[in-house]
Amino acid sequence: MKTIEKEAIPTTEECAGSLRNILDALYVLNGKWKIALILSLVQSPKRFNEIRKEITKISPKVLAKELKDLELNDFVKRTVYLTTPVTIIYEATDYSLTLKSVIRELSVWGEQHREKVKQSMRK
Amino acid sequence: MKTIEKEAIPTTEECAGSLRNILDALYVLNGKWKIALILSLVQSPKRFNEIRKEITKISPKVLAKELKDLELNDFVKRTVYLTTPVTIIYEATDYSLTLKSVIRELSVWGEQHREKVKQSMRK
DNA sequence: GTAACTGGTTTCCTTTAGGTAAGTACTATA
DNA sequence: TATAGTACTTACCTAAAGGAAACCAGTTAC
Repeated sequence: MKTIEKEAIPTTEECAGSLRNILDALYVLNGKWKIALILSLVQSPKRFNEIRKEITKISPKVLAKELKDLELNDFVKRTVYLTTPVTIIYEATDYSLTLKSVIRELSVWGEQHREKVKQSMRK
Repeated sequence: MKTIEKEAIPTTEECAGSLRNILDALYVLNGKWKIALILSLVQSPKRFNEIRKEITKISPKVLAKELKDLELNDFVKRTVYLTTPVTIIYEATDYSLTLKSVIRELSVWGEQHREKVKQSMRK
């Protein structure tokens, strides 16, 4: 028999403070594209049209807006190189790496949830 | 000097499969009320108007819709008791407890992000 | 001169989330 | 008879997200 950490149901006190935190976190990650963009730029810095090529369904309007949002929240750094024509590089900041645990847990849970949904479809 | 787990930047392979997982997870948690409702019902089972009393700003229309969504995703169980008038109890399922890690990470990250935003406001 | 490349912006439109207020069906109580 | 409580539903409205298509400014290559 394994010794298991006590997996108690969270207490009211534990929950009380955390809802605001959670809503704050979801607020900055909201929208259809933010996490896709962060994951893409964590892989490698990219230019505007390189991102469009990778994330084909995003429109330039929405991409520009999302990149501005991400820059404001310090997830992405925008650097202008005065070549001709100008080169603008977007790259993930170190701060965006603090999302690693969040992203991992969301990914793990999302995967097992999809498996579960598939199972219940078969019945 | 502490020995630290290797904190490598996630590889392309690690990211490739996870975006879909993450979007699936965020899809079932989306909206303004879902996590608040789950946290409330994890504390204790409740009736419709008890939830309204706790989460005062939610309208009956939206509450009914959110509870249906949560029931469909197996986060919440709805039980009808044929008293007069009928009593309907909503309670969190065991499955909703699988969200514990996700909720903890979102809360931890959200809290430190708010602290960071506060700091940068002072400058 | 004109086409093409850069990194966007502008305009217009549709979809969706969510809010407000009122209504509904049933029963019990005064 | 009327009011109140239960658990919702319905109709209508607003705001915001996002999509499609066109446009723009600057420079260089043909």
